[in-house]
Amino acid sequence: MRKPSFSDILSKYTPLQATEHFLWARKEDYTMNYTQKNGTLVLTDISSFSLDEILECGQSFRWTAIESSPYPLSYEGIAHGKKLQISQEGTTLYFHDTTKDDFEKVWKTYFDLERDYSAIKTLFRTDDTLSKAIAHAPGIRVLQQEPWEALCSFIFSQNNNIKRISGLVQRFCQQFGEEVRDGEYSFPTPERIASLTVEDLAPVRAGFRAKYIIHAAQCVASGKVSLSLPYTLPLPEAKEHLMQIKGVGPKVSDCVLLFGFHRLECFPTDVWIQRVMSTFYPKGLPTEILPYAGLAQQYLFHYARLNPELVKE
DNA sequence: CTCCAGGGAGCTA
DNA sequence: TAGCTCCATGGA
Repeated sequence: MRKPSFSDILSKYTPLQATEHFLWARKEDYTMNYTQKNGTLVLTDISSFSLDEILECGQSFRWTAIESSPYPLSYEGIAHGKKLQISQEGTTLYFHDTTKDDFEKVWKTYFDLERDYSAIKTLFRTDDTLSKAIAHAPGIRVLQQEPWEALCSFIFSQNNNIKRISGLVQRFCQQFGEEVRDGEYSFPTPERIASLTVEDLAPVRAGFRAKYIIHAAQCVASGKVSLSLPYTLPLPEAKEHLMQIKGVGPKVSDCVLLFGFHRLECFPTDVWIQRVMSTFYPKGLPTEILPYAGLAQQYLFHYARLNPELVKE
């Protein structure tokens, strides 16, 4: 029997019920076909996926575009201690010099390839504002980064801009990470950073954020803050748990939960999202959106940034 | 020169 | 609880 599409589900249930069906169903029959040519792993028919939107939207700060690539979109970066060059042409993805094992264990999850974003967008389009927002960046996905990296990245992010955050993270890795390959460094471990002083961190030029990074490392290294519990704790408790760290407030905590622990129900609220909410959702987001509020946040954030005249101050 | 950048700590009332 | 200032750095 054919599995019902999300639209079928939506026609029979309330949106919230449909979302729950969808959440339950997503692992059922979503298969991926890939081939390998000369060490390059090729993945076809990937929809709702745009490398530039995913890697430059301010959720990760370690990917750089390769301008000289023959592909329309090409990036290189390191995640989970592994270096990757990835390219995209239309709905085809190219993972260069990638083994099947690395793809299955790291990249398939990192790029959230098992989730059916098209189905989620069908649900989101029942809302008028989200429908417009999606049109501005339909290829956004939420990466599954490492919690510790996300924690540091978003401590660096406070009162800062994306370009400078990228610079801070890059210098942080060069100074204190392990060299994976010539000129490429892994993300520094909490243990390494925990033993440093703010003077040691001076080359990173993180300013007042240096002391927060060290405190975060000490909390993690000592076990005071767990990087496992937030995967499963109820959201408010997970948020409070991370906010034990100096420099981690409500916004940073939400970002770490969303981008590091892949808690997709988490909804980081900054000034832009505040404007979106007061303009379009004075009574809050529609209930059926809430299980994926974090993804909705990504669409809405970029919608507001690209169209500042549409939202109230 | 001033202003601001995907905030948060520390203080005040 | 809400409101305020300061916090390093660097680009516009």
